[in-house]
Amino acid sequence: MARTRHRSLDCSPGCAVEATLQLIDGKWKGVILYHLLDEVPEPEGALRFSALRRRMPNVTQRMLTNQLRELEADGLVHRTVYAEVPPRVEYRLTARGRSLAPVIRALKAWGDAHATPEASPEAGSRAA
Amino acid sequence: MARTRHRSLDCSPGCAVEATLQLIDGKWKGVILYHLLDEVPEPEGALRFSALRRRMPNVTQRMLTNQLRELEADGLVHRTVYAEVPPRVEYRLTARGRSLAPVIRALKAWGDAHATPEASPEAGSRAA
DNA sequence: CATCACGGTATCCTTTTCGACACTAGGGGC
DNA sequence: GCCCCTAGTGTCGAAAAGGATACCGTGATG
Repeated sequence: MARTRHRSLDCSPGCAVEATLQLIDGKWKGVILYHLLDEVPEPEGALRFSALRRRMPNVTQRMLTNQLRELEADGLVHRTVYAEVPPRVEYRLTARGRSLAPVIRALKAWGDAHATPEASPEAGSRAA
Repeated sequence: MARTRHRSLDCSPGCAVEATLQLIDGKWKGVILYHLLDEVPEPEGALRFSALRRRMPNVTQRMLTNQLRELEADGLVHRTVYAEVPPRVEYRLTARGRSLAPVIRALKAWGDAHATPEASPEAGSRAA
């Protein structure tokens, strides 16, 4: 459902850049990875579906499921389903997913440093 | 023409990640930035339009122009037009653009390390 | 019995993105 | 006069990404 970002990898060395970008592209994947990576203090950083939903209220479950599935397909997150009565599903990063840490951190660092000046004029009081 | 990646910055801290991603999102921007950043040994790393085209043969000029314009609008690249007979236009990173270096490098490093297993088996002889 | 919680799915529709292709300007070369 | 070069621009249309909304099963609760 995603996977459009150039199928012909003919961009010489820049290819690696695109290949990585391709994995975290998808409007919400970056944030999901971020939450799974740094937001969770637990050793494994597992979050259940509803927890992720709470962290991203404006993402529909369809989209969240979707992005999560793509991340899973790309081997970045692992999905654990517990056959319980109120369904419980946990998502956690795989080793491959965790290896993206430097990338996500770089992304976050830049965003923090450059503060998205033209982006959110209404932000500024969001007591994160 | 781009600029869809969530307008409501309500993703708490993950927001910074998305904000950054937003700038390098766009199918070719990552590669363009990469070329402008590391591919060019010159002090400023200026590349003219045709040079970029040569580096990315499968991008149409319309798209290349487009991405370049967006990067310019985001203050990441600077466009210099020389009023010469065969038009000459050079693109180079702005300071802001250059500040993305760690991000691009992280992206490239990951891509190299994880070798895009399903991508191009013909790569492998480049150490850049 | 009706309702809620949880984690999805299915369907439909709109917005955005991308790609193909053609056309322009204007000096130089033949 | 005609074609080539560079760096675009314009238009058209297809496809994808994303969003809204509704529905599913099941055990506990009221």
